[in-house]
Amino acid sequence: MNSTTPICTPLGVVRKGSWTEDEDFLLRKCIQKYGEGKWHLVPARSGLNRCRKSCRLRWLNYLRPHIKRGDFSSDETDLLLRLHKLLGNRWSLIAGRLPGRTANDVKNYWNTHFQKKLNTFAPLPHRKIHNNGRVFTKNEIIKPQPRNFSSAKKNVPYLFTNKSITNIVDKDEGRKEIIRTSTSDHQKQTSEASTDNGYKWWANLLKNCNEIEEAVADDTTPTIFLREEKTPPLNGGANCMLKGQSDGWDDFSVDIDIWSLLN
DNA sequence: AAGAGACACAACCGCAGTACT
DNA sequence: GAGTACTGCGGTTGTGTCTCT
Repeated sequence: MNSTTPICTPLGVVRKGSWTEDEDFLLRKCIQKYGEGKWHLVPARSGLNRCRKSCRLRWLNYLRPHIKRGDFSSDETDLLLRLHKLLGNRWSLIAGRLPGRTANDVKNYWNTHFQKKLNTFAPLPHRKIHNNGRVFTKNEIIKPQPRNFSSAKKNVPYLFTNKSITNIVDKDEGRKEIIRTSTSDHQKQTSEASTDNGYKWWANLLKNCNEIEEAVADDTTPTIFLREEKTPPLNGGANCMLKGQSDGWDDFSVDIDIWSLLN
């Protein structure tokens, strides 16, 4: 890559390559004034000769407050390994659980520290993992459906975009029941159920994990717990953040015991 | 000291999903 | 419903720095 070669676009010449301190200052000032989002307006507002993508990336990966730099702690590494096992290359989701770490950080760290090792020790296909008497098959990555929280849906915090929504609801004190609804039905429900607190998000996250349905279908296996999180969540997940809200996960004051799925 | 290779990180690119017209 | 614009994500690449020989 020629780090400073400008490219020509219909809008003119856009600078590429490393950011200067002046550019950082302009971008930071712009975000402070107008807030995050509307990235297509940022170059004009800030006076930067950069494309919107470049501005967004610079802010998210470098300029945002509370970004942690430096080595990953052993706890973070452990968490990263576990989450990657669960989620695969869903870097933004993983980063959402690592305070102060960006998706790019996580991705870079993974690629430099673990990718080669994994290639060296290629996993056996369909390897079974035992966890508290339950058997998991390795490499079955849970893939949550994409979510989007547009400004038009500010009152529908947990709108899922997949056609079939899986809800887990409490029934008869602790018994769980899975309910599938259409997206439109779900919109109605979520707009009414403002106390949802993220149960559905996690239920959706784990939708493809057969363990949930097995556990719920089989009353004798109370394995999946959806519990209120007493301690603050690990991080603000930017990709789950509603526009105008603070930092994402603090609005998701509920977590589930995904750790029971790990190890 | 110098060159080669490895590593770490920043940044770019292409694509998919969603919103808007 | 179609076309376009915007956003966000993951994969990939470029470059500076460090380490080894």
